[in-house]
Amino acid sequence: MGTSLTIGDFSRMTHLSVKTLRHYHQVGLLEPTDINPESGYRYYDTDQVPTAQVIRRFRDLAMPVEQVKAVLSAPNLPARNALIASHLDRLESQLDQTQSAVASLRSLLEHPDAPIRVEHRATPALSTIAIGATITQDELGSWWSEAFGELQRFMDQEGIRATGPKGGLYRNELFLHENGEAVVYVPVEEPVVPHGRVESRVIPAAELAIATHDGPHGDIDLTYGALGTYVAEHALAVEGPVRETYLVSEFDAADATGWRTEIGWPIFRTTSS
Amino acid sequence: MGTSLTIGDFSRMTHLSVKTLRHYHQVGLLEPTDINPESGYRYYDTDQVPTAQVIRRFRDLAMPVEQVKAVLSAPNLPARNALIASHLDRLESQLDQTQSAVASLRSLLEHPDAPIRVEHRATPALSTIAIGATITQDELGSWWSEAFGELQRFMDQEGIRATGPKGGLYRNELFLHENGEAVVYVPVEEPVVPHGRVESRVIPAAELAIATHDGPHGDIDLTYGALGTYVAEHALAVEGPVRETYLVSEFDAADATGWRTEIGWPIFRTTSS
DNA sequence: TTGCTCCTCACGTCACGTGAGGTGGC
DNA sequence: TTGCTCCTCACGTCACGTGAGGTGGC
Repeated sequence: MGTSLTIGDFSRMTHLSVKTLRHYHQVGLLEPTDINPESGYRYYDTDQVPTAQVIRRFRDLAMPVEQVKAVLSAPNLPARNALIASHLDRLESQLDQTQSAVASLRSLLEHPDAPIRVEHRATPALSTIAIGATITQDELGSWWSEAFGELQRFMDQEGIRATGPKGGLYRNELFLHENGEAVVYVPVEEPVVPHGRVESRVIPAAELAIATHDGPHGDIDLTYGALGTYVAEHALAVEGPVRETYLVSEFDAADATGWRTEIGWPIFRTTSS
Repeated sequence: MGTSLTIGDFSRMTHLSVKTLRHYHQVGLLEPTDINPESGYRYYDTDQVPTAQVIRRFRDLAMPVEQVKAVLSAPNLPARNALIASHLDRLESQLDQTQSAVASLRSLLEHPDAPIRVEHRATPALSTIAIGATITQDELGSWWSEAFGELQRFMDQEGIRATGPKGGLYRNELFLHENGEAVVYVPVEEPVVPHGRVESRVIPAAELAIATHDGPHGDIDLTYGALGTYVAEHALAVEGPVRETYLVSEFDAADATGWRTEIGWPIFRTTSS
């Protein structure tokens, strides 16, 4: 036991504002050791200073209050470290995203209207092994990596070989309502027995307007925009999921600038390209 | 003029959600080119795709909507670039802060209770040149640098020499209500004629409990906490601003790890140290 | 005793997301 | 014609900040 402090003294010692301390009391993140039942005055203990400082550090790192609570009440050190590490990972990937947003903003401002090459193509039906799920746009990135990882492990185990580049189907709702169906697939010779999330799936034939996106996916919306503009102005869009074909992806090249992604927008063929 | 699009099509092309587009309409950030007065349907134009993409980039970089508006409506390129540059500067300093928060969190978790050395000292009144202002905690960092910059320029012009290390006085309210009086000063031999914000000021004598904080100011709250705890447990705190004395600061050493700051907490002297 | 410290509502902020409940267009 | 797309409220979220209006303690 240390010494009792008013909220103001405690605020000065921790550089947490009085409003913040009251808020932390209300949400149960940091409770005063004592409360005068008549006046409602909160009293803190000098022993709580280190806890308050740790809380401030986590909040400076934008860790949500609920997760800070979880860290503080972790039953043991490994559990606590895991929570912290996962937050630092999130921070790092956020940082990566910020950096690529800066790069892509710079290139957008430097050469505003990069021309786009669009090809019309009739793709035949494709025999594949696939994993599908209904997800949100936020989850897409990590879900995508995991799903392709699982497909790859399945193929390694069964000794199956891909007969073409990986691909994915994304329903419009994924972008519209932030929640929609996504499918990733690898073309294979023969149907397989389902295993875990992996199943056989025939990707239907389609008429597509196709553009190629070079580089990381942080600015794939640029290609989507250009392709969508092209389709709106030169072709007849039809319902159906957008297709992505991963000619070169994170599984082929560590350097993201080398990635190549074909984007296929379903159309009703009016002219031959 | 391009081609008219429904909000859903436009959403797919820009990867901005429909809800987001409606929100941007409401706040006047991105207005549809056309609205059906009966149905209320919004129609966008393919020409607006690049603008939407730029907006998305800025929002990805956490630029407030109002500022994005300002960028888009900037009268000329230099004005626009200045707005962008200032935002990137903010981003960068935020990044620095995050990095130092990570470092300080790590050290907090590694050696939790660094012992602290506290000294009781009676400081005499000090003749100084000073700049004072009522500011918020957020502004403190930049105000501090500017104010000392101005003091330094004044001294250079007038050929005045410092007779001791720089210092500052910070009223409790600065931490309590996020808004309070701050004074920074440089000890000098003689009073001077006021000039701009610079004025002569006598820093009153005081009894202080003093601890030294080593390194950058990102974790100065640790020393505040330890010193505050010490005072609460071993001495009698009295009203009055906290004092900081900058033995080594950003004006003396580029490497922040070498900085030394004395923190003086006003006390009523009960024992001799 | 003054005035500073502390209290509790209630509401505001920011940038959307989440339904509910309903209409319009191909 | 079905069902998908679009609409407008109204409210929720997150982590506090901002007053208003009032009381308590040295």
